[in-house]
Amino acid sequence: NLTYNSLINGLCQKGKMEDAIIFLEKCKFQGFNPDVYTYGVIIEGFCKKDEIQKGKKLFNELVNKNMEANSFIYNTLIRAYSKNGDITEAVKLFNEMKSKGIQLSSVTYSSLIHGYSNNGYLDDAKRLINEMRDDGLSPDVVCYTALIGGYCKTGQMEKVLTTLEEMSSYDIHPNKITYTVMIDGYCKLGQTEVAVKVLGEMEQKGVVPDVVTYNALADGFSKEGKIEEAFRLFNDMSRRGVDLD
RNA sequence: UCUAUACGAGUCU
Repeated sequence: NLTYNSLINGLCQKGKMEDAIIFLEKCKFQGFNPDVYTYGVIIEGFCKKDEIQKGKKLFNELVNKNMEANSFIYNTLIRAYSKNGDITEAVKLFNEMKSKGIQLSSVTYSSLIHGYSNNGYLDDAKRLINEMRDDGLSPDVVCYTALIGGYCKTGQMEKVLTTLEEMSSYDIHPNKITYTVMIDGYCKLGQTEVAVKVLGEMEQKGVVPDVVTYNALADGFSKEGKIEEAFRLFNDMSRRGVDLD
């Protein structure tokens, strides 16, 4: 089974979903019974290509076979629906996990927080952070960064600051992505001076900016016509050698 | 306290 699954996984990773399905059928013909892992891999493959309906169809197939989807599969679907703006469906799956007693994790929460956040439901996103604690989980930097991203997108920078304070009270430290989200947020609001200040803070804390951080700033400068600044940034970047990852 | 799915957050396109 492991062999079948890894072959199918290989195809899915490459986005060759048609081939994966054909291969799956052939395997079935040879007496292979797809298991939860098989389904997981294929569902993820479809979700990555934004073909959620096909993923959901397999999910239903799995359920009809009296197998239980694992948290990987739920998380994958919740994330896909969230990304697609279909919060209703994401929440439905989230609740289903709860009622079936499937282990929720910070991945589950962050996926949904991201969904709420990106669709403007910031109160719900915030609520989930608290709910996590009630569930005995600790929101991590990813959860907080997703929330901060929502505040940035809606221009609620005061809330970004209070969120940072909350994080620090729990001893959760903003990372490269958290800072980049904020820098991008300020840039998009036309406040590149503040963005530069955030970059300074970031470096002071020993968090190293990467190419995405610089791109966010560069984009901000160019939209404000700050060519000089953009060049300075560019020099800065090549002088220090930027981490790619 | 090992157990097969690069499960979650950022820029530009």
